[in-house]
Amino acid sequence: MYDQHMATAISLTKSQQTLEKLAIQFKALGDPTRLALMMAVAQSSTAEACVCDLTPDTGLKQSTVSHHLKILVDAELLTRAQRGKWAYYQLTEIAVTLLK
Amino acid sequence: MYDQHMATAISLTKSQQTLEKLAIQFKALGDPTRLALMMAVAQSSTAEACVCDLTPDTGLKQSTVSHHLKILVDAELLTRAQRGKWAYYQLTEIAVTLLK
DNA sequence: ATCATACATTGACAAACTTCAATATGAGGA
DNA sequence: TCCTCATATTGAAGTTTGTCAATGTATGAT
Repeated sequence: MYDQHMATAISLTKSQQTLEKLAIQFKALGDPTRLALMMAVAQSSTAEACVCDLTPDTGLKQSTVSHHLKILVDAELLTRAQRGKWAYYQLTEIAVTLLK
Repeated sequence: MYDQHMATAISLTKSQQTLEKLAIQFKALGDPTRLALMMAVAQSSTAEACVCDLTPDTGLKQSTVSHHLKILVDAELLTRAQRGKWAYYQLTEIAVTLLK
């Protein structure tokens, strides 16, 4: 029992910089709308999605969805790729790890 | 590449209830003070800690630390055990999974 | 060149959050 | 019983966040 706890303690050791970035990522995932957006991107048939695809499900305005997507990109949980008029969002590996 | 994305999509499927609870947990971990508290508990030699142990590191007042600990307990990331005058906090399995 | 479409940005406002001071609760010792 | 110590709760102040309306920007079609 005691040893098990010790092992846990050791494996959770992280640098201060890592913790700050991690807090930002957890915070980004800690909003229901943003978590739903992440899942919608993950579940889309091509594993990427544009704002026009994502907006209807949320019941929110396009500008609000854009705002949330920016927070997720800034947290390095999504990548953004512009193709023509559309912006396609995709999960990063960090995101997949955190959500698995 | 395409198949890899499909596999990812499937594994991230979660129920609505799960998502709401998950958002609460991510939100709880998304505050730098609370994430530091979690790490402090994890790293304490007995893998549990009381408020008096945790407060000095944070630079915050005791009432503030109590408040944060309550949020973490409500999110099922910490358990709370009263022993005498002290309250001992410990990581839940959910917390260990999310932080690993 | 003009227009429509897709998305981003700005400004404003209400709600939620973080923190502290003050106070309450509850347990153990004198 | 009275007092002290550890923790929790309440109330208030300042800050941050989520949302929308309005506007800006950039791309592609006519």
